[in-house]
Amino acid sequence: MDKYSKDIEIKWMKHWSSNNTYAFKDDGKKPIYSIDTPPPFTSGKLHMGHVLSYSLFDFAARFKRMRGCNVLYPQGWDCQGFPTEVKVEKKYGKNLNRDEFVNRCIEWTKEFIETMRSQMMRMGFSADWSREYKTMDPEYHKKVQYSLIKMHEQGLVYIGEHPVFWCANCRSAIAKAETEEVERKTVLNYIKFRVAETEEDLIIATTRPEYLHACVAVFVHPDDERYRHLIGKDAITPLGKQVKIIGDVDVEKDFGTGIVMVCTFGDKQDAVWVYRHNLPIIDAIDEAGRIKNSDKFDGLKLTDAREAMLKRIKEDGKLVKTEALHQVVKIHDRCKKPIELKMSKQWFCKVDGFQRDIIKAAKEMEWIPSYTLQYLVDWTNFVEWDWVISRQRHFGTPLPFYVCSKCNHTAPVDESELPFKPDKAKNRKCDKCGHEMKPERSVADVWVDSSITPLIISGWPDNENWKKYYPVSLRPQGIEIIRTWAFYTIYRTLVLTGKPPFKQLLLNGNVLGPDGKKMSKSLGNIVDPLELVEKYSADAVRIWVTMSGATAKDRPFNYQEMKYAQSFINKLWNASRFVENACKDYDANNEMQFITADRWIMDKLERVKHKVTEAYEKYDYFTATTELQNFFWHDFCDNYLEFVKYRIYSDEAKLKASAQHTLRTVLLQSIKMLAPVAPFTTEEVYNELFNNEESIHLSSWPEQLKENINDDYKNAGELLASIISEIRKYKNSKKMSLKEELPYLKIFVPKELERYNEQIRDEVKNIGKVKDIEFAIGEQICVE
RNA sequence: GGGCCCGUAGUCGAGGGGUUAAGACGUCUGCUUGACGUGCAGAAGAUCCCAGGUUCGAAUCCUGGCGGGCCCACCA
Repeated sequence: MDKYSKDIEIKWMKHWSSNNTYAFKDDGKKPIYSIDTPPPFTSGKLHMGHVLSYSLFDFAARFKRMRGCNVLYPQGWDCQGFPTEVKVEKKYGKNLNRDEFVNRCIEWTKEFIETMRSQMMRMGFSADWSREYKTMDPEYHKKVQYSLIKMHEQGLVYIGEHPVFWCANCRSAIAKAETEEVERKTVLNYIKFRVAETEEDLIIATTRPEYLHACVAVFVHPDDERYRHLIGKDAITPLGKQVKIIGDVDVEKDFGTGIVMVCTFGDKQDAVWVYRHNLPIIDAIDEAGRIKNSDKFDGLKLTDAREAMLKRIKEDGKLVKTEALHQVVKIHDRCKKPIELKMSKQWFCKVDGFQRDIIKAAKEMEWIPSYTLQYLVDWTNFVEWDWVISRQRHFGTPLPFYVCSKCNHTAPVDESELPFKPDKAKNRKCDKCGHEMKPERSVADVWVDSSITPLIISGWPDNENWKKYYPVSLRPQGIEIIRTWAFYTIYRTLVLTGKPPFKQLLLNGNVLGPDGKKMSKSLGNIVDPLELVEKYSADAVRIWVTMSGATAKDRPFNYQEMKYAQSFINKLWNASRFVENACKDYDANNEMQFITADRWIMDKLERVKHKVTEAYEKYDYFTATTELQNFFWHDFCDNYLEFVKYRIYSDEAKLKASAQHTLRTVLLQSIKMLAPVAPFTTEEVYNELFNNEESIHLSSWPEQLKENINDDYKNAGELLASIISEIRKYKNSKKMSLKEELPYLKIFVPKELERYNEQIRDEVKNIGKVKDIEFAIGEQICVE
């Protein structure tokens, strides 16, 4: 073995790839362990979040392989979506037709996938690349469309007219999950209404005067002394319209004047009230966010309409006052523009009504850590609207339906037409009213694509084996997408198969910047994983992942931990070199004489093995690597290696052979236990010292050997280690070099350990480099 | 307003009803020990956020504060 170099990682990366080391083979004998890996959005670059979460389940995959499972570990790509459209539009302009445009998006995405795939391989992720899937593939479209047709058959997919979150900038409906909130300054306008019956003034406060034409009611709190008498009467808006005054407990008495106008729709509370009190709906804006159905303001943008409306009210003397207000508004997470609520004809999945089933299914799975289940339960309990699944975009999975232009009847496309492309489809006749049905041109929300990944990787629906691989063993994912990915997957797979999709969910948090804040360009605290790999090696980065805890917590990136991980790789490497040199003439058939140091380290190894294996089973990689590092670095390297050096350099054959044997045994089992975390270094050591035929990653996990655990071995070994430690301290205090020989030393040993004295006498003399020793009884172990 | 997580040495972080509360980085002192100075041997550094309660005993459990984070709802 030479000096450690990163070329080793490149070498093994290529080797594993060309040998299909990680290909999934179902021999029907071993148990299946399947991982529903998150398909990353094809942004073109791996970030620290990917490195964190993908490392975590790669550890699981490698561990399970060594534990004798057939591991189904495919990698997918979440290709479609708005960001790619934006970039492609920026590069090629807006004049492409739909087909050309989508092709450019596909080309673009393919390139990005190439880059990201090579970065993943560089990280040592052991996916089976022959089972890769892309959500933009025709085959994938086919399955998504098939799933929607099946749900349509059950009456769970329908077209409807509902208030939806609408992004006027993208001209598309969006889901609640795609919204973000920002704080901004706005103006609260106090506007004079009138009570129809009594002519008294009624001051309402609103931030959305541009919606005045869509005002359908005025609300007050039923317990509000000031206004209780008005409930049931009518109000006249400044535009002369007569609307009801209604009492509702959701009105905030203390906000503004305590009177609120309800428009359809100024905000979500309006929508709630409209449905609660069965109020009329006025479709107030068009797709581009311009006013409609008003008297004079049709066609104006909302901001212009606000100006115009305020001017008019002011001229009429109905604007009482204005005040500044801080407000939180919802924006579209992709384009960052404010969201409106709009009546719109969209496709929906019926989610409302399934809450109980979803929660029941979620409770049947194991959530790691367990409190994350609550995130899903909370979110599910809040769901009150169905899921808007249609998007008026291009780069997405086309919805496989026809819609009658007259009666709105919907029909699925024939299964033989899948994958369905609306551009190429002909109109057909409505089997309800006989009019023309047109192919739907909207595409599916990207969560529709990604919410069937457990089915996709199982081979659903055409591969008969799918039931064997479903439900999948593990769903690893970020905690922040429980409300989307986990929620939608549980819902969809439940209605499609009747079974929960996973056995276990492993949640991970995010990597924060070294300053503890969310990584962002503006803060300049972004850590690039590829630079880390360059500087420290992929194995070191992977070890870092284990170091700040395996919980779902967010964790700051920490260069100190990174450095420690790097040192550990170095330690592992050099200890292996030592063992290699020490065992040059090793022969397993030699006669061996095992003594205290050997028995002590073997006992320790066994105890550590137990803890490490248990920790791996629980996905607790922090404990697993911490235990291993402490054992390997401090017990094995700092102590055992030093304890046997005199035997390695001696002529006593039996003592030398036993030392060699023990060195090799401990090293082999240690690198096996480290293999899931540090695949490159351990593969190299395994190949150089133990077996150059087979990969360590296909070898089996060290077996538990209970007979090696023995308290006598442990006590004697610990006494030996403590005495050596005392001798080192003693020499240190005398400013002596440790290898300098002492002529004589008196060693005090507590009475209960006295019986080990003779057993360790020779080792103490040889290891401690003391010519002559004498034992005595003392309260604690010490030397003089 | 609701839910969840968290508050431990200069920094990062394990652990956790009962003797001296891991470990890493940093700091300090020794050691050119033949795998490694990316090393070895030592040392210093913690009122375990605050206040009550339960207990023979709390940093650990409970309650309430204070502080931080994430998610959700609402803000007309």
